[in-house]
Amino acid sequence: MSTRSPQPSALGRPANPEARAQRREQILAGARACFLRKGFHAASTAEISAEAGVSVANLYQYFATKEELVQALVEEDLHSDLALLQMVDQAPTLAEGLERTTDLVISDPDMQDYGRLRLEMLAEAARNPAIAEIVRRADDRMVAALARLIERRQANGEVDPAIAPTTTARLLISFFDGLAGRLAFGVSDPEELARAADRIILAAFSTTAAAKA
Amino acid sequence: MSTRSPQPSALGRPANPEARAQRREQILAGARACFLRKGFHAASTAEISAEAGVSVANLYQYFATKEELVQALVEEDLHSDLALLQMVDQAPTLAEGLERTTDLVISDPDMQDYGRLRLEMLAEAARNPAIAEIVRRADDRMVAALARLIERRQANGEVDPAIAPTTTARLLISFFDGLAGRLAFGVSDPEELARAADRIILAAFSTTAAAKA
Amino acid sequence: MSTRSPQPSALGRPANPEARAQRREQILAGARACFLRKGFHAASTAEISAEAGVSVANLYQYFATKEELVQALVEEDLHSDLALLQMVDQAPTLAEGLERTTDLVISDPDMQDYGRLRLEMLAEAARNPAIAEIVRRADDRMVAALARLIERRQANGEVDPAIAPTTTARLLISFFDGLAGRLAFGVSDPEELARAADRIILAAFSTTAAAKA
Amino acid sequence: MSTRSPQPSALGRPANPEARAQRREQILAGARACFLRKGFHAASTAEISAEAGVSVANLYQYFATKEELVQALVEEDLHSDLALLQMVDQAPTLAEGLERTTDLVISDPDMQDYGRLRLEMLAEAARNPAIAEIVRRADDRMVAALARLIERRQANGEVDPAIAPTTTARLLISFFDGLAGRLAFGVSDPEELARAADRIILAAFSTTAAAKA
DNA sequence: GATGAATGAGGGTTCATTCAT
DNA sequence: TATGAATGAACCCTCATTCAT
Repeated sequence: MSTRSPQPSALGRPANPEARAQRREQILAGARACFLRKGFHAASTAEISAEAGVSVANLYQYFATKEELVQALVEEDLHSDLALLQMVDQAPTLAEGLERTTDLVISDPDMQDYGRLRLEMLAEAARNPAIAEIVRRADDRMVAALARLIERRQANGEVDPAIAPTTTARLLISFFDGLAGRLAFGVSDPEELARAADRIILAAFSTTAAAKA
Repeated sequence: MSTRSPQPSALGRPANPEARAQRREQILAGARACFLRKGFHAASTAEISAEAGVSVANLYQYFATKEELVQALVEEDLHSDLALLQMVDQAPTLAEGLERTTDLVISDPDMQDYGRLRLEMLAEAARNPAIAEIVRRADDRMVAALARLIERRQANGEVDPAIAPTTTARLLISFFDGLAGRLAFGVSDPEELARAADRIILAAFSTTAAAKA
Repeated sequence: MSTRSPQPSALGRPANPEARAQRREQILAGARACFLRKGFHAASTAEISAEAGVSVANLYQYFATKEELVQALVEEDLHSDLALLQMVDQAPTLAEGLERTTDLVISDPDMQDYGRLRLEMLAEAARNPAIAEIVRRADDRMVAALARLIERRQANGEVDPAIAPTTTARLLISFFDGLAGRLAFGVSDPEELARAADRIILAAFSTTAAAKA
Repeated sequence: MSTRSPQPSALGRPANPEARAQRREQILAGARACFLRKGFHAASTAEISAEAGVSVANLYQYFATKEELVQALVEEDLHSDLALLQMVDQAPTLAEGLERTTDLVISDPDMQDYGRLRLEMLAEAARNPAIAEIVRRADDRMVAALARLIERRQANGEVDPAIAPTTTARLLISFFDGLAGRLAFGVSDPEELARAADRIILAAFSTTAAAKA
C-alpha cells in the first residue's frame, strides 16, 4: 500500500524499473554496434532490434523515435568520456596521463571504435540542432572537468600557473578529436603520429607556449 | 565512291565534353549542398537532382550510382585542400600563413561548410573502404605537399631544420580537423580557441618541442 | 521465484501460422491473376499487392523478392497438376480419362488460364535456371506419377504391357503442353483439334506404335 | 532524274532503301538475342541497341515503339518456319522428313534457341491481342502449307488419303511446340523423347489412327 | 540518318512507425 | 511488457521515349 512498490508484479504500470533500464541498455548496445557499422542514417531500426535481440515494436516502447534513440546514445556515449579523465588523473603527472590517453586512442580497439562513433556524432551535430545541443553540453562538461583537473595540478605546483585551464582543456579535446579523425581512414604511421602528438601536448603545457593566454 | 569512313556508326550528334563537364560540376554542386545539409545517407538522389536543377535520370547519366557520386564529391573536395597551401605559402612567414588558415577555418562560412562536410567524409571513411582509400590518398597528397612547403622554409632558414617535416605536416592537418570538429556544434568561444591553436602551432615549430623527432 | 521461462524473449503476441498461410495464399492468388494478365516481368509488385488487397510492404513480409514470389507460384501451380491425375485415374479407361483431360484443357476456362500461365512458366524456365529447376522437378514428379498410373493399368490388363510407361508419360504431358500453346492465341477449331488429339493419344497406347520401346 | 534513285547520297528523303532494310535486320538480330536471353519485357531498348551496335535513338527511327519491334520480330521469326517445310519436303518420305525435324528441334542449338523464343511468343500471344493475331496468321499460313504438302504426298500415294490434311498439320505443329517446351527446362532424356515422338508421328499417319477423321 | 543528351513515370525494395494481441 | 503483423512514404535506380544537333 506504500506509494513506492518495487514488487515485480505490482499492479501499477511502472512495473520493474531495473528491468526496464537493463533492456534500455541492451537496445542502446545494439544501436551502438549498428551505428558504428553503418552510421546513424544507414542503420535501420530493424537492424538495431535484431542486433539487440529485441523486436522492433519493443524498441519503440523504450524510444519514441529513432531520433530519440540516437540522442540517447550520443548522450550516453559522451558521458563515458568522463571516465577517461579519471585515468588521466591517476597518472603520476598530467603529461604522462595525457600520453596514456594518446596511446589508448591510437591502439585500443574499443577506443578506436568510440573515436569513429564520435566522428559520426560530430558530423550529425553539424546538421542536427538537437544533437548539436547535446554534444555542446557534453563538451562543456568535459572541458570544465578537464579544466578543473588542470587547476588542481596547478595548485599542486605540477603545472605552470600561467596557462589558461579552460582554453587548454578545450584545445586538448579538440586535439584528440583530430587524432581520431586520422584513425578513421587509417593513417600511414599511427605510432609516429602519436609520439608527435605527445610532444605537442607537452608544448601546450610549457609556459613559453601558453604565456600570452 | 571514296574510301573514307567505313566505320559502323555514321556521324551523329557530336559529343560535347565541355558541356558534360559543366553539368557534372552542376550536379556535384547540388550534391554538395544536400550532403552538407543532410549528410551522405539522408540526402536523396531526388533532392540532389532538384537542387542541381536536373532530372534524376539525368544524374544517373553522369554518375552510375549514388555511391559513385559521393566518391566523386569527396575526391573533388579533398583536392581543393591543396589551394589552401598556396595561401599559406604566400604569407610572409609559415606561422603567419597557418594563423591565417586558422582564422579562415574559424570564421569563413565557406570554410566552415567545408569543415562540416569534411567531418562527414571522415565519418564515412570510417566504415566505407572505398571512401577511406580516397581520403587516405588525399591525405597523403596533402601531407606531402605541406611537408615540401616546410622543407622549403627550412632551406630558407625560416624554419628550424630540426623538426620533422612530414610528421609535423600530418600533425598540423590533424589539428585543423580537430578545430573543424569544434565548429560542428558551435564551441563557446571560437576566437579564443583559434588564438590558443595558433600558439600550439607555433610550439610545433619550436625546436624544443620537436627536438627528438 | 519459480524457475520457469528464463528465455530472453518474454511472451509477446503469439504467431499465427494459419493466418500467415492464408495470407500467403491470398498474395499468391493476386500474383496469379496479375501474372496471367501481364506475365511475370510486366506485372508489378504494386499491381500484385493491389490485386491481393494487401500493401506492398506486407507482400515483402511473405516473399523476400519478386523472384521468390514467382518461384513459389510456379511451385504451387505445378503441384496442382497432380490433381489432374486423380481425375484420369477415376475414369473407366485410361484413354477415356485422357480424353476428358483433353476436353478440360480445351474448354474449361480455369484450365485455359492455367495453360496460359504454364506457357509463361516454360518461357521463363528457358532463361531462368532457378525456375527451370523447379519446372524440371515438377515434371519429373508428374511423369513418375503418370507412369505409375500407366503401370497399374498395365497390371490391370487394360493397357498393353509392351508400351514404355515413363516415356509414354513424358510424351503425353508434352502433348498437352502443345495443345495449351494452341489455345494461347486461339486456334481456328479447338474441338476438332481436341478430337484429333484424342486419336493420337489412342495411338500412343496401341502396341504397334509403341512396339520398339 | 528517274523516280527510283538508288544513289547513296541522293537528296530525296527515302535515301537508301537497301541500307535501311539492312539496318532494320541488324536491329532485329540484336533484339532477337536479347529477347532470347531475357524475354520481351525484361529486355530493354538500351540493351537491344547495344547488342545491335546502334544508338537507342536510331532504333526508334526503324520501330516507332518497342511493341512494334516485338511484333516485327515475331512476324519475321514465324515466317522462317516455312523454311523447315522445304527440308521436310526434300526428304524421301514424309515420315522421314518429320523425323529429321524432330532431330533438329532436339539437337540443333539454333533450333533450340528458336524453340525457346517461340515459347516466349506464345506466352505473349496469350495476353497481347496484337501478338496473338500475328501468331494466329502465321499458324494458319504454316498449317496451310503443311496441309498442302501432305495433300501432295497423298496424291503421290505415299500418304494414306484417309487422313485429314489440315487437322493433321495442326496436330503436328502443336506436337513440335510441345517438344520445344520440354527443352526449355532440360528434359532428362531428350533423345529417347525424340524417338518416342517419331513413333507417334508415324502413328498419326497410319490409317487406323486417322480413320474417323 | 544517326547520335548524345535529357526526362517523367514507374520499377522493386526498404524505411520508420503503428496496431492488435 | 513484448511480439507479430501491417502500412504509407520514400528509397535508389531504370525504363521507354523524345529532342536537339
